[in-house]
Amino acid sequence: MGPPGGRAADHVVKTLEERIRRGAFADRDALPPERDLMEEFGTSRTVVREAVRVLSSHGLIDAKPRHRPVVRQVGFEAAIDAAGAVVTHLLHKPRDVKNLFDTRILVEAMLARQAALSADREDIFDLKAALAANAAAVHDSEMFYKTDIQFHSVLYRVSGNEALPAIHRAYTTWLAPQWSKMPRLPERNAQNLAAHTAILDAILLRDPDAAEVALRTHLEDAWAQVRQTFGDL
Amino acid sequence: MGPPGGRAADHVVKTLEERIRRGAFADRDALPPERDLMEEFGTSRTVVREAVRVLSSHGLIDAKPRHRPVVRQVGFEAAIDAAGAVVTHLLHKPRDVKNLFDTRILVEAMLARQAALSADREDIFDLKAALAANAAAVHDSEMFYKTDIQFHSVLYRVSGNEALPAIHRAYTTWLAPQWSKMPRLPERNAQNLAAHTAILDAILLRDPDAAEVALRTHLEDAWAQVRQTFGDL
DNA sequence: CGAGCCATTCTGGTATGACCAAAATGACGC
DNA sequence: GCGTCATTTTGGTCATACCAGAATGGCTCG
Repeated sequence: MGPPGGRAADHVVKTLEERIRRGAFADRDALPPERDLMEEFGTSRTVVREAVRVLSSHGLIDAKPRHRPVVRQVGFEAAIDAAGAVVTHLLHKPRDVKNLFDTRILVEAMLARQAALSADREDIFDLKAALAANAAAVHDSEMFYKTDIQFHSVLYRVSGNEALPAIHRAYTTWLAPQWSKMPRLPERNAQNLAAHTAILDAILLRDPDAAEVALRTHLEDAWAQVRQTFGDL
Repeated sequence: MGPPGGRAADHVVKTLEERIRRGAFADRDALPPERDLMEEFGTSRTVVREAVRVLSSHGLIDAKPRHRPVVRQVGFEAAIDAAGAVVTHLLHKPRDVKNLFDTRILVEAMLARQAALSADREDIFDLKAALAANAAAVHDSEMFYKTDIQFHSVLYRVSGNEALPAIHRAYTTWLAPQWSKMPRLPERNAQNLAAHTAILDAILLRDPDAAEVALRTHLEDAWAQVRQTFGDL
């Protein structure tokens, strides 16, 4: 439309994005069929198709191979997923894995500080519960792995910032390739449990410096493990 | 190829991504023409075209409208750009803008701490230089805006983590819509200059707590300004 | 009457072939 | 040697056709 006579598929993308954001579609249901859309926008299927692809990589819809694209409410999750597609291709360079992990340390170190300063009763309760779950799973490495992540996720939750849990998920997802290839040894579990305990203790003591140190020690130790497993990095 | 007979365009995407990552293409030059690619992969142009679109949204190539797609070495920059496409559509909700900004505060607060603890001569020099640039621009709001960003960018650099500058760029880019609409008053410049000075002073004193407080005060004040400008949020 | 099965329809995935307009290219002339 | 213009390339869009997997609705059987 219009005088500038610009691009083409972009218009469709823009319109649909707008529509999705406004919640014009049922939260988890399907986008109209491509044929309908091409009629509505007065373009060829080629264009509609391209638009759908774009929406998909923008994380606004879930486009599984042979299925109708499913709309997906925008949120940090979607953003993280979109970024994930790129980050994946970037973690082949060990140096970048390290850099990414370092940002995680930075973030969690601050989260630990903040938790020490402002964790309320409920937060403390959650942390204790997570720690207990850790303890219960020391002999089940698979389960320990999960509860381990769980413990950290509490830290990402205490701030109340909705972006942080998504960021945590990003870290675990993106760094998983390295971690999952690592042997799960019971000794490691015990060690991690001790580290978590130290972190929680520092938080209980309302000592941000100690909490930060404990957190950093924990993650740097974890990194050392990875490094040891993979040699390089 | 092969027995499973899977998707289609994905194969092209994967191959090209691999090729790009290996640096098979000149760092800033063009991808082969679609026609060549379709021949090479033995598929229709439709598929090639889709692959190109995907590569583009993955940030591995720069696909300006009527031009040959230009390969772009993968890096955090590319990841940030990819995420940007989504984040943009997400900053319509004021609540999310705040959440994003809060993560920035979190990150920079820790960077300030780290700078206080470990900034070396060169870092200090850069900070002082950036501050001087600030001071020289107090009466030129446009220029001050730039030097303001510059000052913060030094903080993101001191860690030596290559991901952080990209993250900084992400923050400034994504939050720019809010900031750029804000009136640029000379009083604000002076105020920000003072805040920067306080941050640097704390760093020079090697006092992480003071640096963090100064940084937080500065950013929270900036947020208050935005909030005042836009009412809601 | 309800549950499971099957044929029909719908819908996304791919392939062709054609045409346009903007870019890139190269020949040409100043 | 350099600016200009015609030619070729190349991306953007369209129309059409066909396939195979999903979804759907009806039919049959228990």
